[in-house]
Amino acid sequence: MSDGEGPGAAAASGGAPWACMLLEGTPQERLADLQVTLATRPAGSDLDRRDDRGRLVSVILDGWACRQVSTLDGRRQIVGFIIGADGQAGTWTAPSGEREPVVRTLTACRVLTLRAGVLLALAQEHPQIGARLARSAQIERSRLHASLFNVGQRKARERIAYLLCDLAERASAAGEGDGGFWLPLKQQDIADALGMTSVHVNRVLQRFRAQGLVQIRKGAARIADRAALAQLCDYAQVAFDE
Amino acid sequence: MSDGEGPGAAAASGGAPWACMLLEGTPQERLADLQVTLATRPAGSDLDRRDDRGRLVSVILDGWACRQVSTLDGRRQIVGFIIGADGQAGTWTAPSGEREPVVRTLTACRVLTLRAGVLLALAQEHPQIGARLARSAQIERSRLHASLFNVGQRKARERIAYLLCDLAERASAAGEGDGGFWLPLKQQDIADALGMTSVHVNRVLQRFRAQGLVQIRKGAARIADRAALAQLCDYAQVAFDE
DNA sequence: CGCCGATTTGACGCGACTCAAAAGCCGTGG
DNA sequence: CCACGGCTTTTGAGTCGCGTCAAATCGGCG
Repeated sequence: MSDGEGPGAAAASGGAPWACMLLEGTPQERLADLQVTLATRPAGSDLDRRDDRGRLVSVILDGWACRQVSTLDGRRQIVGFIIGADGQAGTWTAPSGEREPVVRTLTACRVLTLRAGVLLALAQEHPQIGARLARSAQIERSRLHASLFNVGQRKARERIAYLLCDLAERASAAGEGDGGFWLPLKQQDIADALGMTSVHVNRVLQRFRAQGLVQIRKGAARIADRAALAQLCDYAQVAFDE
Repeated sequence: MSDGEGPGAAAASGGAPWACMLLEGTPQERLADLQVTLATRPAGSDLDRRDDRGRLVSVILDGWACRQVSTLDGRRQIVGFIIGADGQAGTWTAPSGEREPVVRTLTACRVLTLRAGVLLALAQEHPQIGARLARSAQIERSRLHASLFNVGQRKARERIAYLLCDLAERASAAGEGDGGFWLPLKQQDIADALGMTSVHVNRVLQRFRAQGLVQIRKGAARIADRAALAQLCDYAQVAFDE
């Protein structure tokens, strides 16, 4: 989203989740000992951030999820998408009583859960893991800045174009290489991520299709005219400096 | 912004900047040795993030500043305000080539600058400093989430109300205790932080004044009817959980 | 087949942007 | 002391993007 080096670089940096390092670098019996759990959650479920014994950290191994903040009156803001196998963790917990957005699965997800304390210990044991965590935090912060710019400064059409470019880059880095990729979002999700109505998202997407910019059907998408889409929103053109 | 415990808690947690810990805990000659610099920057200047010798980290000791992302066509998004003496650092640097928002002063600021490497070393030497840095990062992330929600989900009037509540809480925690506080923002700054036009900011503020909610004049503000303002935007009512 | 959620489509209205110009507020210099 | 640019804040009029409300169509799925 913010490192504009293209799919290749993204694949190199984010492709192999640090969770794999953890799984491979640690003997099986040790994992059981540490109470590391691997489960499959259905779409639309919220990941727990703590259980009776303390804080938990989750890692999405595959599938899509999002972080979201919502209010009682039904408003929902998605503050970030999590694409399995891109190395991001779920809760990456706050030490004090900070209120955190919920992580909600958008598709079925294989998710690894471990205790916050255990993760800390592992991070100290394997400095690479710690580094990965730090880097994940950086990337996420960068994405937040980009999202805020997107929602605050661009208008509907540009916002969607940007989101599509961004997701395309991330998703295709973690998957197939042709222009097409796996996009399991409802229009309502896109709307909630971009601060607009699903009705309006629909209309914009329709226009994009009519113009031959994208093809979206049933959870899969394909950027037909990437250049045009990127140009529409100045993708990777944001001057973060000055 | 996100820890809804009121001014008291904010004062306790963020009031004493970790930079003071650094300044007090380290002998003078050592500081010089580490190339720690203390300078006063005028309003409207961007803080350097690196010099010829490497990455820099800045700490705003007093005054106001903001982090902003801007494009060549003049659009600007303020992604966060920095209020001197609330313990936040300036650049809090990214390890890799991530593009970062600029920190720009909004008033004259006393700013402490040190090398990223030196800060790292200090953090290891004084674990309290490391903890403070981690906590700062957390708070900032939390604020980003809240801002994204604010810009994405609320409408103009609510956005401004929220921003005012938030800034009032932060600013008065670091300053005077009566309802009034130091608010050196141009309407254009507020607009750029909230993703709206300065014209519209003006109109909304005008309405607020007419309704007796706030008083703003020449860099100083006073929340006249805090309850009403808070209720207008559900301040501290956001259900971060579910 | 019938239900339910997601996508579409249409009509309508308001909020917020745009364009433009006036008015207030300095600091500066004649 | 007042005139003079350069900001910022105000104010007005006109417009359009996007939200709102509502109903129809399209698919899956039991």
